[in-house]
Amino acid sequence: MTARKENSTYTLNEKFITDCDLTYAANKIGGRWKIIILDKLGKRKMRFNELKKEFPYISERMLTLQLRALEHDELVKRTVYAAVPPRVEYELTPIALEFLPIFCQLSAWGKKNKMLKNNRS
Amino acid sequence: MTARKENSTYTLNEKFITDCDLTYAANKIGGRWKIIILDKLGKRKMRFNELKKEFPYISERMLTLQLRALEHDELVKRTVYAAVPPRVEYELTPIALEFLPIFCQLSAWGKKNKMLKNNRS
DNA sequence: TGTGGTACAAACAAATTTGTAAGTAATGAC
DNA sequence: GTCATTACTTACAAATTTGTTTGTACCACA
Repeated sequence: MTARKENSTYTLNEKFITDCDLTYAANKIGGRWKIIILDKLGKRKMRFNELKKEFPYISERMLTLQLRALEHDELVKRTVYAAVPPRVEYELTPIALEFLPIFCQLSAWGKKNKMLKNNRS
Repeated sequence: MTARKENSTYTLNEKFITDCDLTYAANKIGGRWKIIILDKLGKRKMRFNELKKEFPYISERMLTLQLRALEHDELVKRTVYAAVPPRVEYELTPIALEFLPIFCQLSAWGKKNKMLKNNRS
């Protein structure tokens, strides 16, 4: 299972990080894609290929990995419809919905400070 | 320098990510350490070694890198006092202060959902 | 002369994250 | 019988992030 982690500082730091409420939460939505996937799914449930189109250059592998991780953390619910061709829908769970107002504020910060930065250049 | 990036998908995705207000903001506080460093500095200004003590296993290199990145993004202000031994203080900038309420909410989410998870095991 | 403290920097190495390319299964359209 | 479609999986490789170790400048103090 690739369980190669020992008691390295890397792992000790990881523990420290997930002990803290703030970084525990931050880790759930960290990485390049998770936050924006959750944000899209906050608007409506979507199929795999719909999501893929939202992110023009994402690889299928990345999308799958991120969705799996989010599913594992119970932030998205995956529903498979037995059909051909296959049809799978992703939607947010209740605990993921609680992130949405936070995303709004982050987005507002981003908008404001990106503007400020551009006006100085 | 190390400007080795081309027009790979990696870079295209990066552009896509920093175009979005939400992920632009998220990137500023992404990674293992930034968010928690900002959170600590939100309470009071601190010296390098004070910060180091807050994170028992962080390497000095990591702390330096993160502080430099935060300084570059104008989220922390670095003040050097010409003294021997050297004395450097770090504090949040106004735009970083605006993150603090968001951190509170994230932290609340973390606290709540970490509990839920533990109660199921 | 030697040690200690502060805030790093540089060279190197390990670990993780992200991306590439190809392939799969089932079925229905042509 | 070939091709297209959907939602992936697998093996591999590139890029980035994180950590280890050693070293530095400055001066005080013993």
